[in-house]
Amino acid sequence: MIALVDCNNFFVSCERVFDPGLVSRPVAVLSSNDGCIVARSNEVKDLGVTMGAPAFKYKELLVRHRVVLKSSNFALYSDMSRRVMATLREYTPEVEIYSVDEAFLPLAGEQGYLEWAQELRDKVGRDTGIPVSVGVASTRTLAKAAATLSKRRSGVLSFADLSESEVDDYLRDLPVGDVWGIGRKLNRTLQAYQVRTAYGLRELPEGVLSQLSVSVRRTVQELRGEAAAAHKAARPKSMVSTRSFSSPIVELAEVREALSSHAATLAAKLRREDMTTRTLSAFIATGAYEGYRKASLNLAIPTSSTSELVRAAGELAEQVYRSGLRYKKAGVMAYELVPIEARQLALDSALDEIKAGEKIDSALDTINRRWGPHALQVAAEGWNQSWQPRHALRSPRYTTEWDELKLVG
DNA sequence: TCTGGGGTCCTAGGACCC
DNA sequence: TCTGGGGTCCTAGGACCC
Repeated sequence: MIALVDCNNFFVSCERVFDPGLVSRPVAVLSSNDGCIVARSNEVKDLGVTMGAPAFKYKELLVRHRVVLKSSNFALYSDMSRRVMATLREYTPEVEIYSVDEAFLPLAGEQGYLEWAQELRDKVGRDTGIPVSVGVASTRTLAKAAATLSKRRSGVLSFADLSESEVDDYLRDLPVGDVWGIGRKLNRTLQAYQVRTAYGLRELPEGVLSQLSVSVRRTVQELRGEAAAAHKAARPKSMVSTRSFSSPIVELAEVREALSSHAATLAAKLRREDMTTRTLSAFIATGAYEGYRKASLNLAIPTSSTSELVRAAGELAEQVYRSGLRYKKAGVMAYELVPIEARQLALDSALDEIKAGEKIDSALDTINRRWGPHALQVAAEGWNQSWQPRHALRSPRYTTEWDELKLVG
């Protein structure tokens, strides 16, 4: 059996842990630059506000219902995520972290899953203050379905404790578009085949199924109780750092700063995961199709060095920049990741230099862990950084910044 | 100039996820 | 005027090989 633990309205729940006044109020969390709505409390969902919608589109509605808006506070959310996952690990060390707010847990044993799930839900709530939903079933897709369906009820649901016909009834109650792996496009395709629910998808005849992609066939297998969804790899395969600017930028110097800053962020992220990269790509974009430019650079030796990646980003900035355009967005990407222990050096690699560089990076990481992610940075990232996105409505980083601790009493 | 079958690798784009 | 950011996987098409 496998359990899926899903944090309810995660970003909103994190905000509420540290500001209990928000608990009974409608709350929404905004994306970078305070652009889109990326998390909604149940009250906001009930207003019909959709996920990912631009906030301005709902401005009037949000004001009328006194919705509390918050900028994204990723320092807080990632730390809360770490706490939730730590609690899950007390149940089994084999927690498969699927996203910032979800994890799969393989379960041993024969029965009593529902009580187990209830206890886990209570424990996570006590330890972290985050409400979670738990679904238990024989495959990942079914566990996800159970968790989704549990949200309308008690927050826990185990298909493993139900009869076949009871499970069928639940699956008839789940719109096919809510099945894991069925997005907007496939939903439309399936509707054309008269498939409306998870049950309908599971019962799809072979003749129809063979015309659909392997992804759909796998999903159907999973719904039939046959494991087909891949384990999530422990190691990332790519990494990116991208942001929209607060307002459009036009100067090469600013493009270089922004790309350098992204490269430094990416380097630190690579080191956290014990990864290196063989290539670095960078792009800048105006928003229009013609205004998108991208370039890549092969690195002699796979690296996670801040100075090397920042230098590469500087070169890429020269390559992608064209004057006379107003850029809205930029980012750097690493696609060919190599675990640091599997990295191949060259015969003539200057080992002393590499070691010295690693020491500098490790000092950089130590300082920034202690004093905040940008306490120490390379000069190429610039001082002013007026291009940094807005986050006017951000709450304090309660758990990761000494200066922003919650004061009580 | 046209003609076969089989294969790999790379890239871009699309679809999906949170 | 204002529409996020970070991922994975699949497919199709082109280049190239024998």
